[in-house]
Amino acid sequence: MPIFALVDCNNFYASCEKLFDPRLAGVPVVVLSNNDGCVVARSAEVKALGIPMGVPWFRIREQARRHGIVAFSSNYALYADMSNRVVEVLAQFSPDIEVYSIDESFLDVSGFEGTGLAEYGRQIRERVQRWLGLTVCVGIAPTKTLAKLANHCAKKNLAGAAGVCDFTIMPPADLDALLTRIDVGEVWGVGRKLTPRLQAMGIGTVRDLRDADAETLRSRFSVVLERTLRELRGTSCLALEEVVPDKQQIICSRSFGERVHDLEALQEAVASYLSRAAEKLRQQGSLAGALTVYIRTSPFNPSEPRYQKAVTVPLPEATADSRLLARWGRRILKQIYRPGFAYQKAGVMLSDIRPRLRNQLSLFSSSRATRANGRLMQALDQINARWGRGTLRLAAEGLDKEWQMKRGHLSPGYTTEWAGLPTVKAR
DNA sequence: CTATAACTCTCAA
DNA sequence: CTAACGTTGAGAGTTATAG
Repeated sequence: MPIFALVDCNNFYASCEKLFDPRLAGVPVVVLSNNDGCVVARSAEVKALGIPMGVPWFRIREQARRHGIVAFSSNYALYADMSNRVVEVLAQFSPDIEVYSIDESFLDVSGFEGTGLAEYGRQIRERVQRWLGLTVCVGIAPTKTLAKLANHCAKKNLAGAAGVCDFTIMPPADLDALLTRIDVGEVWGVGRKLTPRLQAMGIGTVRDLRDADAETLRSRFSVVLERTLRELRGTSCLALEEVVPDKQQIICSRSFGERVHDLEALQEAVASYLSRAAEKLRQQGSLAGALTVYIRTSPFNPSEPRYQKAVTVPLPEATADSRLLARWGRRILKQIYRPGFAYQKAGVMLSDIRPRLRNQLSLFSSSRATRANGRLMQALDQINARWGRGTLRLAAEGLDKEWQMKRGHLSPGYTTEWAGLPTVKAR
């Protein structure tokens, strides 16, 4: 029988930004999505102000100014670096770890019951706090779904959790009472659409869901929800996934900093995104058999003429060559582009992905040429790994990239750039 | 008609 | 000055299509 601990960093992106600037202690901090579009992370002070997750930045800008909120553009290099450090610490507590997202990991802690799992959870919390200055909460339970829920309780300080909540030793009556106080929408897998549908059936709390009729839910909804139900009842249906499988599709898309009108700028963007996507593809040692390119105008502004189009082409031969993919991308974009629109976003998707080894060659392919191209891409990747992404790139990507996303509030690369090292000023 | 492909919907962080 | 609203990936279910 597994026992899962879900360890989740509090306000992760905002906490990372605060970490390197002591003046931000007690200051409300938000982190913005790409293009400085929406609020994607809020410090405790911001949550206390009632600012909702996901709100467009421009809509709260005035309010933010009044409250002295400090905003940061998202700095994924920083967050990924801190995330790796957290995982290193967590790995000391269990050999079985699933890195579920940038700020969450599941640990299998069965076998560590000795001093009590809650105590173990407190040690985890303590060590991450001491070594990295980041606060985590720990939820412990016999299934992943319940561990998620226990983590929620730890965060909200329900049942006197204080950062750690262990369902495995909770008396059933206490657990029932607790689950009665939590909205069904908090359950992992119950989202925006499912919540109101369940509520309409009289299922408003986690306890209602747990005690609902499995057969009815199966027929009215899906096997996914039935699985959730079993997990809530304590039967583990979701295993710890320690090895990350290869991606089946690789997407790269961005909103532009300013609207883009002309084809050539779009071509640069598509070539750039394809370079990035192909790099990811090569990293996992795969080839793509199909390529999608799409462009669209803003879906939000009702006064702008709308247009969106996506086209997928199967490639005659699967490839991971940036130049070949860029050439195909160019052809597709030329085909879907319509002049006279204010484009807001473009994107590419690589699909029909397969391992590079034992790839089926086409009748007319030259394996010698393929190998040479492979070596070229390898050299390109090595140079960019050594000297930084974008050191060597396709001419088609353009030089000025005036379509690039906005990042007006970027913090220094505290842990990733020499120039970003915090300095102490003499006084 | 069946098997599969293609597309849509939902969810998550 | 004004207008301005993220990205990536998976899986299930549904619909379209080919043979």
